[in-house]
Amino acid sequence: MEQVKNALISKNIKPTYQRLEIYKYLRNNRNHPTVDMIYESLLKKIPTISKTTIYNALETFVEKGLVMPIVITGTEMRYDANASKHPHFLCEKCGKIIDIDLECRYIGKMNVRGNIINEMHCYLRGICQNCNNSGH
Amino acid sequence: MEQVKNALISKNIKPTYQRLEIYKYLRNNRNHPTVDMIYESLLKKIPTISKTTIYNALETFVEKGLVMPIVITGTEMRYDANASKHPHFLCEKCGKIIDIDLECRYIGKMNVRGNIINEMHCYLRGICQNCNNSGH
DNA sequence: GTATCTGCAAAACATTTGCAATTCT
DNA sequence: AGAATTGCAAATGTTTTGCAGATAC
Repeated sequence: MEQVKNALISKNIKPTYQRLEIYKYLRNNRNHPTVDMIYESLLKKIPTISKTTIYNALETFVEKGLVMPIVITGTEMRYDANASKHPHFLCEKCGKIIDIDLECRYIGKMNVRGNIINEMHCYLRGICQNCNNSGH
Repeated sequence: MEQVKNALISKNIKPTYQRLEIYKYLRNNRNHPTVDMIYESLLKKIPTISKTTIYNALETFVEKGLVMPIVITGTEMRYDANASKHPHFLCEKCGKIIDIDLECRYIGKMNVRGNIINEMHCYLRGICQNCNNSGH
């Protein structure tokens, strides 16, 4: 509880009620939610919350490095309370996105033909453990 | 010319006039275009073409494995006539997306805690050679 | 002639913007 | 009071859908 509040304060983000609830959702639901998923869930607790507020809060969180935006499906953004670099895994069957414990590397240098590489993003596709087991 | 047509036929895609032009555009412009970029360019040659047709054609191309959809920005899809796996580089300054000659690997196995990995996608971010040179 | 493909118009989503009301200090 | 935040309503941008007419085999 206090931990969540301090996480915001330590990143210089004013801990308003809405921001705390949004961040708490992200910490408790490690499902890389869309804005809509967050919205639908918070509506139960905060019936007056608006999507604009969620967009605003997430923008702030990303700017301050508290939250990592992730792009996999192409049509919608997803967000991860784990802001450190790590790869994601998309299940091609159920569409779920999970964290995966792998190290991704590129073989080469920081400078490729004059292009300076700052960071690498990677995600993996396949069949998740759950879908794989229910398949037989 | 015939090559373009045969590329479609060999993937079991009927080579209509519009599809040929869309695929030709992708072959000639290796800039990972958006639907809108393809549309605006083809309008000059085919004033009656519609975005729906471009969406339809690209969907077919992707299904048949002729074209690779790429997801980097999160707001729009981009397409690449090179359907073989290779990483992309996004310039954080000019927004250009280019192919980059690097090998990406993950350190680990095909099966991570029951999740079966089929493929890996990766992209890199940084400053492109062009922006880097014009900077000083 | 029957399947498929094209393209218009409208709908469906995701996101952004303008702004007035609210909240916090 | 003053600055930041919230949330409504409208606008924007991308993609999807329904469907009638055109095209191809």
